[in-house]
Amino acid sequence: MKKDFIFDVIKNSTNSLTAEEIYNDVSQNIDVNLSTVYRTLNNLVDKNLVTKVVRQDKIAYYELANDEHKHYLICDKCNNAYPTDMCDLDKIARKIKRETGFSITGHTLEFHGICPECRENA
Amino acid sequence: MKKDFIFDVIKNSTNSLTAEEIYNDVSQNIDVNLSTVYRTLNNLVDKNLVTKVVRQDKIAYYELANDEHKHYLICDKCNNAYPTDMCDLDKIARKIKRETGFSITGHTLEFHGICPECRENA
DNA sequence: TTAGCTGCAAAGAGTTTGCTGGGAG
DNA sequence: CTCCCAGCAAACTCTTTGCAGCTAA
Repeated sequence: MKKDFIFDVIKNSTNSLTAEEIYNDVSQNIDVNLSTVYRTLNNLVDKNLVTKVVRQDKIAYYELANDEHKHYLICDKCNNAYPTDMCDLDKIARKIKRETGFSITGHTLEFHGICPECRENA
Repeated sequence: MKKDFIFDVIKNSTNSLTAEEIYNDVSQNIDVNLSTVYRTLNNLVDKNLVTKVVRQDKIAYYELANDEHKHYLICDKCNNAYPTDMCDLDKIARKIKRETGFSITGHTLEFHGICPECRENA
């Protein structure tokens, strides 16, 4: 089952990956079609095994759906994403719920800026 | 100049709009091409007059680039976006800068959940 | 056998681009 | 006269879908 190969790539990665990156990675070991990757990914997302987040570049990034709550610092120059676990949003979410009646199920947060390396190279 | 009509629509709107919504709105008054809308929008974004944010639906939303800092509560059912000005992120951004050397230039935040109306209709 | 995986090719949506003609200064 | 603006159609990218064949239980 190719699903296992795809899921393994995600499990073994420390960052979030695009469908294409996963495809390239899996392709080193077995033959697989891009459609299969997308289909499998959607499957895993439906089963809550994998999380999908669309970033400002309009590309979907996939990562293991664990309980760690992290967000990314994305460099506007090199486009690398650096995870951070800083997130104070739970209390904001509670406040929103209290004040608007909106029940928050999740949130997406992206920080943009220039990473130290890119700043040095400038 | 059609740019003025497009910019006016954005200025007169209280929410963020998609290119298509802007196109439809402008079309009620003058003839305009979708490409022109996109081109003008990119132009306005480059000049920092308009802000563009890509949401989880992969669609770009445009709004006036004023200094108000707001984010949206997006209903997973009706997909309506409700602005909120709650945002504690500046101190998080400062902390990130201090601890990682990443210079933050901006951030994107989306809350997802179910709005009160949709909850009632369920 | 039944159900779920796959590959392939085509479609789809949102957005961009090249080319050309037209209007403003 | 220049140059920017606009329209049109085609191209592009990421992703989805239909169909048919295959694989596993």
